[in-house]
Amino acid sequence: MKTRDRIIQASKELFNEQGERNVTTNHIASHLGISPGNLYYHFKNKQQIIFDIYLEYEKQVDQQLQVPLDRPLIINDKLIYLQVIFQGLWDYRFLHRDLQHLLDIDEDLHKRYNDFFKRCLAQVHSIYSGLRDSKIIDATDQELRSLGLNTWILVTSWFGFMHTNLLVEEGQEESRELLNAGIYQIFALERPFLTDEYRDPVSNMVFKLGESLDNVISLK
Amino acid sequence: MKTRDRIIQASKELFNEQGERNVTTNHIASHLGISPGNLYYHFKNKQQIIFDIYLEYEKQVDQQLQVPLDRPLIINDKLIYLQVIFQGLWDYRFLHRDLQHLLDIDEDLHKRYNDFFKRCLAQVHSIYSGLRDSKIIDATDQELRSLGLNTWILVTSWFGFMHTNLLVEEGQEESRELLNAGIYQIFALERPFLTDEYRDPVSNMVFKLGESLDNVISLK
DNA sequence: ACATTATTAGAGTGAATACTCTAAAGGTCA
DNA sequence: TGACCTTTAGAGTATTCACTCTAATAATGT
Repeated sequence: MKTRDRIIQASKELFNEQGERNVTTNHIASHLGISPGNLYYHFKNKQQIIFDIYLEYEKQVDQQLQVPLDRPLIINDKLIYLQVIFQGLWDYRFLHRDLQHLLDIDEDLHKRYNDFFKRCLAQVHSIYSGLRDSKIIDATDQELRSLGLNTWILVTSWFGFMHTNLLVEEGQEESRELLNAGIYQIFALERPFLTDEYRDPVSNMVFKLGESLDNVISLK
Repeated sequence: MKTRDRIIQASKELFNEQGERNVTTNHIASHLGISPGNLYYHFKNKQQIIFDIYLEYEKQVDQQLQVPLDRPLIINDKLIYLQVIFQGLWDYRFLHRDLQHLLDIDEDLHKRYNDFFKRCLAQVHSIYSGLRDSKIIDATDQELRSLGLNTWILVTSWFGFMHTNLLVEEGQEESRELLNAGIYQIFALERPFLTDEYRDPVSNMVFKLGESLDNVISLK
């Protein structure tokens, strides 16, 4: 792999594991066994590394939120949307973790992220509209708007919530379960809008996703 | 005012305005016109300042979430809960802004915050139960649990969302309106569970709170 | 008045950190 | 081979920051 790509990948991993604040450019370089000079040959500064990682993420999400044009949405689509989005959220979790700071120090990034947010919100709305067209949910436009916004906030805040409020180590198994719990919480948000024929089947489908959450919250 | 209290107050303000990461102990001292030595006479380190500010916040919220024992809950209680909680969130907004980092560097704070979170969640549940007893909302226990959790996440993430996703300056007027928009979003979460006699009156009551949000999101 | 304690000033320090600079090494193509 | 461009090493630097140390000053009690 090219040095530049190795830097991006290593940075992403280190940022995710330790938080952007705790990872210096020297750390990244020595982690890769290269010199700081080398790193700065490929990137103007730390911000640019972050910016390039962000571009990767943005591109991925833009693809993942596409609505199929050749067929109506089915309920399983919704589950898949959530699964891939949550996976992406996990793979780039440092971005949302330190988002406020990252946007504060980089005006270009802030503007770009803002456009991204609006695009996402529009896509989320399209998805919900599609589900309404398929008679899976029933809601007014206004309800869909606030539902979409709440979904966005919840989704982008989920790992932050997990990390701060649940004393969970970053071991894979428990984290993965709590990722599923995030999906469950989103379904809880939508549940009241499901049409009669879908309410119970969907509830049953996602029921088990929420169990791990109950354990963590009530026991400790 | 005692020097110690002045340090706490100034720190809180500076942290809120600039983020904990961007405010050094030397900044705090020079902002108050005192020496660093003086600051460190009153506080062991920066963490302890943060910890003490947190204690203030925790105490305040614990009081605000009390459920009245001598009377049933009415719908206006819910609005007041949200208003005081959001105001507190604003007054201590740096806490949630940098929460992940603050908890990472201070294990005691993390444990304490965890207990606090569980206490809050229980209180939120009590409030929703009270509203159910008053026939204002209708929902199963499980629905109340996930509703309560979603409320918590939404409330604690609201200012972060505002700051990152809406290009809003910290001028008072617009921020205050968007604080109200946060309240509107919470009501949107609860709306499906309102009983028939409350659904329309409540919707009308909070309708105007959401308008500013529509403007910000759709226009820019 | 005097001893004792609480508070404050302010210079200073060691560690960290983002980034620079120079020169060397490697690759490519005539 | 040799000229030229790309990539890399690694020592170094300027700055920042949390925190320390010593000594001076105020406050308090007897």
